[in-house]
Amino acid sequence: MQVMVEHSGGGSGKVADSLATAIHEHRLSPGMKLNEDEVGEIYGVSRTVVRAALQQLAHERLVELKRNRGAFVAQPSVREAREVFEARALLEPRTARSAAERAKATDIKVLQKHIDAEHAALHAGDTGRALHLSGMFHIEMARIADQTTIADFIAQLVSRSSLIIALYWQRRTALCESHAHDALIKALGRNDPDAAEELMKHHLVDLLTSLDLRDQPSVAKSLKDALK
Amino acid sequence: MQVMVEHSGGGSGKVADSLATAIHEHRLSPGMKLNEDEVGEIYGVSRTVVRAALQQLAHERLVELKRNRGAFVAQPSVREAREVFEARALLEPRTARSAAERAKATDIKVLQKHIDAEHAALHAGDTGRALHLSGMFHIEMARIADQTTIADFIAQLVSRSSLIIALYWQRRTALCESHAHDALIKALGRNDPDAAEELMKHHLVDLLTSLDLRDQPSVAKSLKDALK
DNA sequence: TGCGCCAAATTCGTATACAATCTTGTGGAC
DNA sequence: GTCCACAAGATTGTATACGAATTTGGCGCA
Repeated sequence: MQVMVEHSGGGSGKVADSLATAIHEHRLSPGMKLNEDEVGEIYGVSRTVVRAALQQLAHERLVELKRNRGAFVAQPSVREAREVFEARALLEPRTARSAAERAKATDIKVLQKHIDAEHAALHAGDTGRALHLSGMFHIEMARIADQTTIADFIAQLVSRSSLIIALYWQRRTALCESHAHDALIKALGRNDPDAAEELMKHHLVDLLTSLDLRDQPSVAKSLKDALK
Repeated sequence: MQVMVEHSGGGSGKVADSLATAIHEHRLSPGMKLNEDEVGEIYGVSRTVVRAALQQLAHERLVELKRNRGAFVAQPSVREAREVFEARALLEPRTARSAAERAKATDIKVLQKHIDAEHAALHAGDTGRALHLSGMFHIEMARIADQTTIADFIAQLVSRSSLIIALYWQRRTALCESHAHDALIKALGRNDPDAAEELMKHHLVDLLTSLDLRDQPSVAKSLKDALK
């Protein structure tokens, strides 16, 4: 059944990336089961590489591995949601500051392209892709700050935020706050660290307050929580 | 060849933990090759579980996976070393503050036990184990702060710091700065967040300045770097 | 003697096979 | 009719087998 002709880069990374993107774009919902055979069939690889991909995603907290039960798309608790945004509040404003200090014209161009793509996706009604690109904006900014270690942490937190948004976003909230990104890119363009740090700080607060973090998840974690 | 009788908890985690501890205690040096068959033989498991463990450690940046070449104990660059300590400087002082706000008597007791064990190991001449315990102190403090997400990040940074110390520590530096931990525990004991934050900040600076981060690694990354 | 090419050996990457565990469905006893 | 026990099915955990890539050793040739 396997063809094993392609595979330019290492095998399992592709599967993990594809699954991660699907999660970011909310095409895989929190709690969904990821059957190893099924996933393997879809990508034309054996369970061995699927398992490797699932382990990687588990380390990034995008999927949860339950022993002898299988892999499930993670369902961050309210507690975890708060912690993720507290961590972002600790890391990202300072990172935005550094980015503003170092930003070159080419960096700004890349960021602008992300924003444009985000607007386009939003206009095309593809909110999933828009959200994914919105996250990419944050990651790209961390890259500009030239701190790969912190950038990796932020990338993981942004990933998890995508799940948190899928679970806790109250839909009545306005359009995807892309204005904040516009303002940030302007601050970076004129190399204004103070403004960038402050804007990021408030952007994160806005994001957090657009969530509904009352005690129970809006989508039940277990049937007991949902029905009893 | 396998016995497969034991294995109470999941299989690969044990191997990963054992390897991680060996790295923390400097019994595995940066750059050392981790042959899959060899490791599997040692723990009495197949390459499958060894590979899972190595992947996990690679994600924690304790080992580096080179395609078709194998797994090696990671050798953080000077650049990476600086980044790790910048990240710690961003996360740990605030975490120490939170810990000081929440610390209960039982928490203090646990920390004190860590310090005592550290002193004992140091007295017994087992500097590797002392260093490992010294790292555990930081992780335990993050746990007290009750921020598991940030605690996970700190745990990884402490892990990587162990490798950095193995590579860049200038031996002439004084005894393992355990006085800093004593002062910190006192600040936590009297619930003094300001002092805890400040002490942690300076503790990290002291640690960083006890390293020799001039441009080339003190142990060469490749033979080319060492000899050419 | 020194350089380059080819073959053997080693080691990793992936697929498959089998064992252990959990879930689900069925039948009998109360 | 309900509950419990047990068996069948499904899914994960681990081991092994085989193919691919890299390294190493040796041979021939200049």
